[in-house]
Amino acid sequence: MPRKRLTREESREQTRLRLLEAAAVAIAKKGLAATSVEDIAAQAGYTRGAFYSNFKSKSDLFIELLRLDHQNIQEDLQKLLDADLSSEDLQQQLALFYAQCYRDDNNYVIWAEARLHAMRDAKFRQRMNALCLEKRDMIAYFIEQFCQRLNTQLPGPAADYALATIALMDGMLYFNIIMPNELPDASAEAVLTNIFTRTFFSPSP
Amino acid sequence: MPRKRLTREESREQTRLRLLEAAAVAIAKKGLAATSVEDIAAQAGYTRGAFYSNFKSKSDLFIELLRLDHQNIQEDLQKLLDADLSSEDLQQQLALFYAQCYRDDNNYVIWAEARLHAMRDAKFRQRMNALCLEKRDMIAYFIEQFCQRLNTQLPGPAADYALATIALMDGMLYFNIIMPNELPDASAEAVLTNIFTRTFFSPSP
DNA sequence: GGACTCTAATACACTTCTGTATCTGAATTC
DNA sequence: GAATTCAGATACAGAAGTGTATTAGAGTCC
Repeated sequence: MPRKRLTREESREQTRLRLLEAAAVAIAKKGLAATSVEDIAAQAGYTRGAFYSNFKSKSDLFIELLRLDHQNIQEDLQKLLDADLSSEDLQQQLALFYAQCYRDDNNYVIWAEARLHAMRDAKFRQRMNALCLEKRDMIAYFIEQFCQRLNTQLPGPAADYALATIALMDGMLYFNIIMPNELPDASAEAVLTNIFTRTFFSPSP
Repeated sequence: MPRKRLTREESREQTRLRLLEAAAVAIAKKGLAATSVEDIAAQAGYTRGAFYSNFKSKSDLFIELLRLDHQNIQEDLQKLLDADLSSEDLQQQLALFYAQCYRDDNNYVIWAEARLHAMRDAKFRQRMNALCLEKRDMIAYFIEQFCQRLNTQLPGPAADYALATIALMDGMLYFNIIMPNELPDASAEAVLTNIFTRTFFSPSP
């Protein structure tokens, strides 16, 4: 089969995507700071010339990378929300949400890098917080819907519990990745489900 | 007052500690990878010569840094355990534990760097996991004691819930640091207390 | 107080990265 | 199909870091 001859625009877009994908791999492997522009370009099968003609800087590419991934996560979440699941499924889905979003191992690392980067760079922090708050609000809506169905009442603002949910899932995922023997998937899931159930479901003590 | 004249040993130890302290500051500010040996030495008021005569490598110093900090955290935890507090205080103390441990702003960042480093370096990961498991077990004991006093039963292994506790606290602390307006201290504390209470206190649903 | 020893400074040789400036060949246009 | 335009390669000058080898100077010992 003859390889399709690409237009300039298509070719450029392909290069761009390859660079982004390569950056994700390289950054996950070596870290943002330790990954040189050269590494990224080489990993993608180009030279630095290609990089600089597609991105202003490494930082520029990194933000783009996060933006795209965040978009995917949001879309996945939206699908869950739209699916109009039963209560049990809803809970299940929330508990499994991260495992789904981060199905690509690189992604967890990328976001961990981003969190650190955000602590140091104020401009980056602003953008990053905006993304996080979007996610928080979506999960807050999730939680509200959940409580409403079960006819229970949260002891505080859903937004706060959404942050706690993200925090908990992120941290558990870390342990699950770093010491899978100590915290196998099943244990992690059981703990998450239990904490969610007891927090969002049980009446105020 | 005349400055005490140090023996060689004392002087060396002082240099070592200054380098460690300087490394904590520099690494928290710029990140592990972006911090050069020169940065650390300069921050401490020495040159690279002093560094290499005290540590084998940057990695070597970093592990030492974590080891020392972990030791402090463990000691603080032990004090809490030994204090024989009332149930209410026990819960309160657990919820505030991290804020106390990480009273120095740098420490959170240092450990975040360590978590990332652990994902990439197998040898480092082993050491790091050992430290984390020590902490987990201590918190598990904490939780068990708590449940025993309140005469409630955990729905699963305390060790798993200890990991969840660490995960939750770490993540909440992150949000608290990165977006203090969205998650002020009081909110974070309220959420943590609520989740703990409902998870460790309420009877099985 | 002179010889010895150890800490930390300095010098050095080497590697790696950055960003820009220039060039080349393929795509597009007429 | 020649002129042009643009993506990406290549060349270059400079900055910064690494680890080792050597040196200076202060601490220690007799």
